[in-house]
Amino acid sequence: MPRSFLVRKPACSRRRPNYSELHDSSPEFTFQQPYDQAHLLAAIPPPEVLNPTASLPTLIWDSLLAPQAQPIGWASLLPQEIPKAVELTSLSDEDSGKGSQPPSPPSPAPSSFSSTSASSLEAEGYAAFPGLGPLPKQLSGLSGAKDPQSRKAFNCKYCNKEYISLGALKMHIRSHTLPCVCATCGKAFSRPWLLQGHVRTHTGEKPFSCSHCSRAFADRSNLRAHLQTHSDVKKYQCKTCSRTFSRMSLLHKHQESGCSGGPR
DNA sequence: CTGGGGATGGGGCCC
DNA sequence: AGGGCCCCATCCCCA
Repeated sequence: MPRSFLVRKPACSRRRPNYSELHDSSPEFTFQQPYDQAHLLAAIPPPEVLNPTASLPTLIWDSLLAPQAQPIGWASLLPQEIPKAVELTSLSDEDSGKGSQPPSPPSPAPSSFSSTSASSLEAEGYAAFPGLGPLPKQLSGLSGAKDPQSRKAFNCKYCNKEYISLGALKMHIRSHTLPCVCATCGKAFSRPWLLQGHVRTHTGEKPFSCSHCSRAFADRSNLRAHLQTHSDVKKYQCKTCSRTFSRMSLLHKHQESGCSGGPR
């Protein structure tokens, strides 16, 4: 698997959306419950009301987000020059409804990653937790975990990656064990909301609609990428020819294919 | 070759 | 502390 997001990134000043606002909004989209539930295994939470007022983040991009690319300096534009961006941030789609708490199923979740607390895991269930490597020292003496000097990495026994916290390791291990299985096609996923997104490929549900055209998307990220196609100013710019692209991948392809050098 | 949609994975943050 | 959700990133495929 080429993806390598497993290693903690350097400190990144991520924007923080106001989640509380998102959760307070009134429902507009809903999952098709009967169908979804039929496709979700017990571990998967039921459909949830989607949140219509959640807004897209500002399209002013921090260059840190795209170190190789050159995000256009939106911030340098006058406010009246970016009505499009403002408009794009006020879509009425939003919120995937990616998961919520299951309606307290009578039987415990099939996953071995249920709400077992770390503390109970640590002492007793650690060895039984699939994927966990050798018991870290601080688990045999929990007080040591608070001492930075004695901090020990938690290793994944599947790929030997190191994590500084048990929680991070447990989450990572899900990518090996894939406890969330699609009842329709059997495809397995590491997290319930990934499965829910996948289920939409079966249902055809596309709760994220573009306010500029009639297109709808099953995934919020894909809508966000699509919105770039409506934007006059693309986020990623080739340093050589100044041409802009809506996606970093497009910029990369452009560069890999050999930038002609001149503005286009 | 380019542009774009579809699908998916992972870390981070908030509750 | 853990779950849920968010955003970002990336690959694949097609027009």
